[in-house]
Amino acid sequence: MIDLATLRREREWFEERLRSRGSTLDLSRFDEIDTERRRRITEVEALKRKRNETSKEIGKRKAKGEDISAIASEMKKLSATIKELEEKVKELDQQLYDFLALIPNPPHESVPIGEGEEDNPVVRTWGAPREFDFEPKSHDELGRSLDILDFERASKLSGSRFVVYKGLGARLERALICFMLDLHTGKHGYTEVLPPVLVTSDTMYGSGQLPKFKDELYLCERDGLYLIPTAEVPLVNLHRDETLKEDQLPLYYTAYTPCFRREAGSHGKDVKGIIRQHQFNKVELVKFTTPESSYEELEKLLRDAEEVLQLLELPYRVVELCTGDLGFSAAKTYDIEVWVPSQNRYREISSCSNCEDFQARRAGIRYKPKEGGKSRYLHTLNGSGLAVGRTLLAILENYQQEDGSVVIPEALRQYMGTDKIAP
RNA sequence: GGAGAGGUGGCCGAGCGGCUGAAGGCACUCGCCUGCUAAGCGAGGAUACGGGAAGACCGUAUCGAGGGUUCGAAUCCCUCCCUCUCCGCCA
Repeated sequence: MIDLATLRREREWFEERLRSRGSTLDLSRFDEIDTERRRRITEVEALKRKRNETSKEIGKRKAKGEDISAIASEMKKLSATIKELEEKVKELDQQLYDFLALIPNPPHESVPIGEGEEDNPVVRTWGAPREFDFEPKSHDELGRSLDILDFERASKLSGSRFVVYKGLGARLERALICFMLDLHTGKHGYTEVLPPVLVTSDTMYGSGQLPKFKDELYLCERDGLYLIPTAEVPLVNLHRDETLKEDQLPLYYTAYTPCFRREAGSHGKDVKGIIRQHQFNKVELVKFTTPESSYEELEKLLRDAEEVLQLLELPYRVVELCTGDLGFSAAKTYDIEVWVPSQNRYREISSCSNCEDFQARRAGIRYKPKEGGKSRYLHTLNGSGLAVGRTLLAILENYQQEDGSVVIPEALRQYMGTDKIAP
């Protein structure tokens, strides 16, 4: 959510920034609602003032035993008028909110201008794709031949875009989760959280999934609960409607959760293998910081996520999302992309964003500055650390041997209890 | 799911139709004071929105949420949500 006062004050800047994202929002509509709303508020508040004053007057007169029937019936009319006007104001409030809720976060000045994925500059590349002296198989082929991924039975259970992990496949997924959590809690100073995966609509609004991305979410209608598409949702909302103290900041949280996405708009995309699933596991990183330190913290968060791939010795690169490719709530985003041999390209495995105060404003998360004064909205950051299924996929493909077996990366062996998965 | 109790400011806790934005206490902030790891005295204070050059000032709203009754509601009525206790069910 962007700030109403700032939008009024810095109209041009907003329009320019939003245009850079490719947003085609018509702000003249905003002006209409805003002006009308303010007019009505002034109007109704003047009447309420009168009502309050008269009410007190009636109380006094009644105490003296005077007749109040005339003035009371006049008040009745006044109250009716107020009620009507209030309804109008309420309606305008809703319209204004609906409008603001659909405005994306304006990109940070440092974000490169561009229209889409192809305009994202590469920030750095780590490791080199392995040269295979045989034809590398895809992870789903490997998964089948090693009997660790079962797509057929998954579709029997749940339909398309689900997978059953089996044997050392399940073990590998679990090993990765433990490995990532241990790294982030042990070395990077994050607090581990195991949150609910079913949350209310308020929670979804708080982190920006609603109202815009309703179609992407699974909803349990009878209870009004949504399945989270990422642990970012419960983690960011952990401090919803709270005012923290500055010396509590920064807060670092990490959580492993399954994530649920309907993938409504991606029919036909990534249909093979486990790249794009309705349910997948992810270890998420979330930070609450002061506005002054959030960009520094973003770089650190990115490094924390990168370190997972470095320790697993998987080649990757970091790209910076251009204005046109930025997500709704983010002011700046880096994607980490891991090398996928069967596709001969890098694929997203993590997305690290600074949302600045966009989510904090929606969710009402503030902090009290050390030097005193008014509380301010803090900044929220989030990043995958990492998407577990995609990491597993990258391991299968990058570590495959000519005989069809897969070597377990050094860092995972203590979790796996074996150094390879053989057919 | 059944029965009961309850949700008031940062916290505790009064209020049960007008004089209550809300007693009192604690915590907090600022002065004063006491020469000592504490106490005393005085003062202050919430958030959002609207008007406004203004963090001045004025107004409106906010006592779990939403409706209703009333000239007027923290106070009365209805619905919902949440917490606690007991029972039932259950990993």
